[in-house]
Amino acid sequence: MPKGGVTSGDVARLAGVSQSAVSRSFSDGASVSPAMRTRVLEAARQLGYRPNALARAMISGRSGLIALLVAYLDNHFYPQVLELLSRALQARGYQVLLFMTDRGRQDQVVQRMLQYQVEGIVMASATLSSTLARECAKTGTPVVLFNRYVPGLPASSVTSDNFEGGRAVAHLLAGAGHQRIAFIAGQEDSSTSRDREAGFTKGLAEHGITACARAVGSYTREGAALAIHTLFGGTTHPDAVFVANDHMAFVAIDLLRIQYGLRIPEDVAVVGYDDVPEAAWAGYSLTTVAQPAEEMVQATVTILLDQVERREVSRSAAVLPSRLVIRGSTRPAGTGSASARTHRPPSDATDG
Amino acid sequence: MPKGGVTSGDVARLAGVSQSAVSRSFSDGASVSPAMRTRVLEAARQLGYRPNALARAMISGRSGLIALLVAYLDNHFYPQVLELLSRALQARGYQVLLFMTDRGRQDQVVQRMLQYQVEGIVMASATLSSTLARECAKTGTPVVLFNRYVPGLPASSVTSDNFEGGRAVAHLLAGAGHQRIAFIAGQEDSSTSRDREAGFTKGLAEHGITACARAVGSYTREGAALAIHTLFGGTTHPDAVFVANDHMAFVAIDLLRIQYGLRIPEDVAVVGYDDVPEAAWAGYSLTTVAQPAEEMVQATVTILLDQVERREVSRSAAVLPSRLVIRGSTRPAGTGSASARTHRPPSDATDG
DNA sequence: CATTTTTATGACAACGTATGCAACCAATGC
DNA sequence: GCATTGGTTGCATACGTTGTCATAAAAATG
Repeated sequence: MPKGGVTSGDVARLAGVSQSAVSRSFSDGASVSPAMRTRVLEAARQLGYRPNALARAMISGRSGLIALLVAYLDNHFYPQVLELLSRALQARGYQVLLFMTDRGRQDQVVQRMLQYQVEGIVMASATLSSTLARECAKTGTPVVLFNRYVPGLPASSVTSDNFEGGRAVAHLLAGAGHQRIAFIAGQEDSSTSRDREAGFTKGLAEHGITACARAVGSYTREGAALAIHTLFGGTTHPDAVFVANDHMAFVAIDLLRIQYGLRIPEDVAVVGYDDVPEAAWAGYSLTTVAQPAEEMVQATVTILLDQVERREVSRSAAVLPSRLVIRGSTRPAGTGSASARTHRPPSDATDG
Repeated sequence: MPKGGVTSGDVARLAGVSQSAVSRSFSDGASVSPAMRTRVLEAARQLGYRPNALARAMISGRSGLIALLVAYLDNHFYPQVLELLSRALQARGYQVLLFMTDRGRQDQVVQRMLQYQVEGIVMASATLSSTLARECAKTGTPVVLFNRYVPGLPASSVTSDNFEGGRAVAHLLAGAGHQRIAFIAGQEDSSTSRDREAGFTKGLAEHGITACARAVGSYTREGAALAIHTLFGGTTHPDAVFVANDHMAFVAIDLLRIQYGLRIPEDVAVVGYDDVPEAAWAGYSLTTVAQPAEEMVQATVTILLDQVERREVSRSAAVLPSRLVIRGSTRPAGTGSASARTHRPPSDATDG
């Protein structure tokens, strides 16, 4: 038993052929006779030979590694994406090198990725700094920003239509007769939150109204709780809230129900964004805008691997349609009776 | 601008030193004078040199890669573990190579992992086949089974004390006066489900009772729904259910509330297992057994890297204490009034 | 000051594979 | 029958790094 690695040389010796022949027998399109190949494969089987992917990568310049950079997995949208993306890349013969980043320490992480000669990078995390993006481009490593968009960068991006999604929410809420509609933003510097808000504002404007209030939740549970207290702590409160993602919307619903004694959707309508699995759970039944995770992943893989295989980085932006999913946290359209609802203290929750 | 890669040779040429000197300047404990090092580092900075981790891995025999095998990420316990584990390994200088496996197709996946010369493997997925485990051991690659245990395998394992956890649930439910206590199992072949059930049965026996019914949910939402219908479809239903994990417990609560009109915990107590973040959400407030995710990850890293760095595979099993977390889905102890509760049709839900 | 010890550096081999090139063989065409 | 072709095979080299070894220089010791 060799101390660690059976090499192609060992197989060659056993099969009585050259090392080149072994290499060729394991690469797909190579010029090998069927007789040779079976002979080599048999010898390889006997020895338990496994080609060394690292050596292969070094000589061929193709590591088969794709780096995936994620900031956090609390928001269940990302695990979902992670799973889909990983499966899709595996199916196409690539492996996922996973990196978790803390906000800020991205430089080191990107350096590490490049050291491992990754062939492509998917960033599902906070925005890539422009110097970093340029550095990747310089090494010829294509980058796809997933679910985020940064204008002047040498990187592709895949998003859903956050603007239209926000607009659809505005139409839904305004159409149901809500008068006092608030917005809870995500991270202020994220394109998702900005676009959702812009579309939302535009949609409200099309109904001749504006949002009555706005708070920032930063896509965290703590931030969302704070935002809710800001919006509902006073004497007058909104009768509908559009929350920039589901993750925060769940916090909103919990707080509104428990701490403010409000019913959903009778007293307050709540709309989220993402359509994570929990949104469909009966405990929340959250109206939300679905991001087409499968399609977004598919687009990511297509765009990224096209660049990888053509060995040229380019800049493309895919925007996939989003879809409003109406559930129980909003009233059906036309149920407009929310006109004179003001100045009701949190504890009082009597009307329907 | 070189076509792709700046090599240590390029740096050496610019700095007017040997290539060895460059290598040494980048490895930590090497014998280099400060003057040499700064000179090399400056040249490297100018050229944008980044050591090639693959070449380094090949010659040193240390890839710095740890394979992580996961079957699914629906159950939020796993994303949580994934994040913790990834951060912990990154902090110690290792990178995570992620693999998603479909039940059954594990052979190919393990082959791919070994091809990439991973130094260690963490399996948070369905049980590793014994031939596969033996193959890993043969190549000298240590394996840690996370949250699962298989007796005769040459692999380490890290679990929480599922038996004690199940036993604690039994005491809680029996102590609260429940008479008709049911169990919903996970995957029958998983050690977690088996151990939880065994402890649960033992705990009930200590109170002189046995579970009134049992169904299998296989750790899936669909399975859980089916199990609930099996247990509650008849004329007599349990007054408490221990569900083998939180993921299924949420389905149970939703169905019991909506479809069976039962109140939780007044009509039925529900207990889960894992203490995923959602269990603390107000919409569910699920009593559950917490698995110490941080400690389990810490143990995994310690056990695995010890073997990696000592270059010898061994067999150790860490069992970490679990902790009962009592929330709103169970009645406080001593509230025993569940004696004569039988034969109530699902629609009727009047008592308190 | 001579000698030993320590430190720093460069030359060179090695890791395990892919690939261009030349050699070879069989088969085909005239 | 001979030249030409197309397909197989082996040889030698390259990928970018680390580690071993010998040597030169510097420092420490008597």
